Amino acid sequence: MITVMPVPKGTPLDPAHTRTAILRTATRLLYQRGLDGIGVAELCATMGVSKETLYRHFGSKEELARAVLQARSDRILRWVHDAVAAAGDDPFDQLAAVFDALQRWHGEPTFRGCAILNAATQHHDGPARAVARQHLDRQLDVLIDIARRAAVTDPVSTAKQMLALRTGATILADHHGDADAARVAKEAALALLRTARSHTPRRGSDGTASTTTD
Amino acid sequence: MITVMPVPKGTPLDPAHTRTAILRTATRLLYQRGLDGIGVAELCATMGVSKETLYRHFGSKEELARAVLQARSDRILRWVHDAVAAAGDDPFDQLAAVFDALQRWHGEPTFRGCAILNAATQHHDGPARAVARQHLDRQLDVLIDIARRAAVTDPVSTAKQMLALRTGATILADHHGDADAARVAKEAALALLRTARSHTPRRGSDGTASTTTD
DNA sequence: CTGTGATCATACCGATCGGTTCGATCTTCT
DNA sequence: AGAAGATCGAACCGATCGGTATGATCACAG
Repeated sequence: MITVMPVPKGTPLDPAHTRTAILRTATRLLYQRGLDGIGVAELCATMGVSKETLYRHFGSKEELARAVLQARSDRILRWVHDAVAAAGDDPFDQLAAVFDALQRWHGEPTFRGCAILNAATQHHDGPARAVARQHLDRQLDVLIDIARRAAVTDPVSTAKQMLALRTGATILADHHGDADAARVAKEAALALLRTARSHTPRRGSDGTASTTTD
Repeated sequence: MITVMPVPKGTPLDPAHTRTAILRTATRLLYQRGLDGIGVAELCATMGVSKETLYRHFGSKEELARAVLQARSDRILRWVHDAVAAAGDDPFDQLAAVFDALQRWHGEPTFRGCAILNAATQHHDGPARAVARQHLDRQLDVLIDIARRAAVTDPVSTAKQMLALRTGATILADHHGDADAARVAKEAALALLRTARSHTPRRGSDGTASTTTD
């Protein structure tokens, strides 16, 4: 309603500006309403763009959604990296920072779960699934790095546990209305990282990672 | 394919039999294809039932889905109760049994994630959301009971951590293709239950009081 | 035997969807 | 000035959707 007036009929403006403007609005609406919850017509009307323009920049609604999710995954990765970097060198502080950021996100009024996993769930086949897989892979890498520098026995397994806690907390915050999910998950993750160092129930430790700080 | 012949035109058969037959087929198809992935027409064709019959037993597709999900939640609750009961009296064995059952489920070729959470994600508003909330509540109760009998300091928080691990493992098994998710989650849950007993509420590190009896 | 009601197959309805096309308009480059 | 191209608004398309209506068929209770 408050949108169009500065662009009356034909306005090339910036070649890339239109694309990013479309992406920004699509990111918000596809997240709030779901992939099938909003049609291309309403999408275009809200962003003040004609269908033809949208279909020239992105070939289809699916491709638009894919681009939106990929950009979101990139942004989240940057976000987590920054939060980790800002937490100093201690892997425990870094892990706490990841879950603190999670809790802050869960508290936002527009929170509706993870957009990427939601999309992959809505269209169980299709582009969103691949984006989700890559997204989880990259988030796991961050946690593996933290676990490795905490000198745990099995960094990959420990990181998987922390990723399960992180993902589960987001699900619980969304579908269970549990605002504390990230906080209790943080305590669990820290406890796991603590016990995974000394406690060694399994053999075959690779001895490589060790003795950085502490 | 193997459609029916024993029911040519009009056949009351059993009043409740038709309803449960519809529920059984709808459970399978709505799970495999998603709520919006299959239409009422194909649904009826597959189950060998006319639209009119379906709409007399269930007033709408949404109500059908709600009934399907409610029945599934009940069945899962029974299933988990049985697994716990069969594991004896030790809460650690009971917790392990829950995650072992989870891992067996993840290994099934038809596994597509949790049908209830999937549905609640697909239609973020609507009946599925309420079913999901109740479902998580009841699953949490099971874990609270286990944590309580393990004499942990804060059974509710510990149970929430285990529920996050359980839910997150299912997400990872589905979207990350991680067949071991339930196994590593089980070890994390057992470790948490172990450390949550002796470990008294932490001093200093986090000022926020617990009081999480929600 | 007769009526009641469950069922089937099919056709139909209005709405919505993703996507295309068209003519007009405006900017920018040559 | 003129060509090129981006954009708009709106009409249009075929398909699909959830849901309803119809008329005939069968089982079963009275």
